[in-house]
Amino acid sequence: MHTTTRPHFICNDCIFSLACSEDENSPIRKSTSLVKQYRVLKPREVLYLPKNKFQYLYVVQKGAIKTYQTEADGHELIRGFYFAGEILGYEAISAGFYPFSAVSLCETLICEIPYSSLLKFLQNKILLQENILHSISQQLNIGVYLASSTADQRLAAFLIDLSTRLHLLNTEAEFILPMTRQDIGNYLRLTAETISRIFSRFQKRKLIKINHKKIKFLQFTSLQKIAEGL
Amino acid sequence: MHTTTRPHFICNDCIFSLACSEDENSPIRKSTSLVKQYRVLKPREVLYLPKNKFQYLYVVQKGAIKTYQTEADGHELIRGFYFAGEILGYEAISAGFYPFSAVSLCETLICEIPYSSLLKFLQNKILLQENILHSISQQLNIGVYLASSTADQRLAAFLIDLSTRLHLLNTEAEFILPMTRQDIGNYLRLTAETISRIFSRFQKRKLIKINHKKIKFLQFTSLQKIAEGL
DNA sequence: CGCTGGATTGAGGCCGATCAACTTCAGTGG
DNA sequence: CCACTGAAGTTGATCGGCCTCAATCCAGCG
Repeated sequence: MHTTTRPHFICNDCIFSLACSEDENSPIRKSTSLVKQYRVLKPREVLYLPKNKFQYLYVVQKGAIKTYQTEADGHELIRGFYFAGEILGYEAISAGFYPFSAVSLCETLICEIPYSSLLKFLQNKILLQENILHSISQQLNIGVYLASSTADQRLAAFLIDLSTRLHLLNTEAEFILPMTRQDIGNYLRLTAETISRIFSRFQKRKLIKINHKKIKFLQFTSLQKIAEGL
Repeated sequence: MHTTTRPHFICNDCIFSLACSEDENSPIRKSTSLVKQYRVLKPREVLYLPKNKFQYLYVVQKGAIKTYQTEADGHELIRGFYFAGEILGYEAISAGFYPFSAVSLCETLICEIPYSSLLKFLQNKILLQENILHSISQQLNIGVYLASSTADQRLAAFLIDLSTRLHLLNTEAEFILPMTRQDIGNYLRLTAETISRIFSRFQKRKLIKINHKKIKFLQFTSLQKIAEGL
């Protein structure tokens, strides 16, 4: 499970860097670092399942992860997508177990943060305390656009949200949708067909260019207006 | 704004009790207690508005509060309801200001927790740290049932959720809906008419007894089945 | 090469929104 | 006390957006 090389591009902004030595070879790191283990996940590899004992928070270093729960009718309800630099697992703190499943969408690299060690480490680290509260607070505001009334609004808002979270160089850059139409639909509470239809409609209106998983914004501001319901 | 009497029924379970002396008359309390101020809100009194500077977390001692944001089209989108013992304001930690409005639904009593004092107080209080993380984590799992597909499912799940959060003595007890049909609709992403119709339908099926704001469960388990989509 | 899962496109149906009329209730002032 | 008022709630008729079901297309891959 260990990787020999350690990625750095995310670490600079990571709230746990205060507890995680930057120097891979430092002897100090081995004893004090919060992050003892990295994991590489192949596409569609399970990170955790519902009712699994909560032990770790995870930081996505590279790749993408979806969390979801399976409804009584077998329908898959997506709770969230997590990309490079984002943290998952907070929902499990209160219950003591993960309330749903987490699966990688593509090859993904993650750091494991043992929660019990983190709690011990937290004492006296007022800055880290603040940063963690800040970070969880952010997650309370995720996906507000799920409440948007029309399907066009929700999908436009989703695309804009994605584009910011995938660290694009600019808003006109082409990027890859790591998830399927079905995943998007399960997240936005729409069907895959509806997602497909709206993509086609957006393309006809020259708002985006889309070809399977490759997507590119042509009129970012128009999309924003749609997202806002104007 | 101060009240002379101090309520106790909530305090025993309050995560901030560690930082909040139980004894109203103790001289210690005045200097060390986190909670310096209580506030009584009349019905429909504003607690905070969007963009207001974030200074306090609030604990509801008695009554009910709704948080909401107003969409571009003027539609009021309800983010959450908060009842006795529940905490609101966490969403503001990351932004530094409250991202939406909070208004009381009926006469309501709240405690103000100054966030900056709380942060200072947190140091070395590992139990309090844990409790707060636990408490925010819970809020990440609120309102999952908003994703339920049908209107009947969402409303049934909402009623069940309400009944647990209002501290009813038993599941057959009659209780008061503190919010309007419109509020419920704005929370569940349905119209007030739809809420009214479903209430009528549930009543015809003898699942509930409802008369304006007074409601009573007649077949709790049937409601649970509806909520689960069975 | 054919297989398989994902994506696209079309036809038809249903659930919840919209619009509108009416009732009930709480609050106010004569 | 009752009349008046406006907000909240109920109920009905109609409409439209999204779902369902189905056929076809396409890319990736053994």
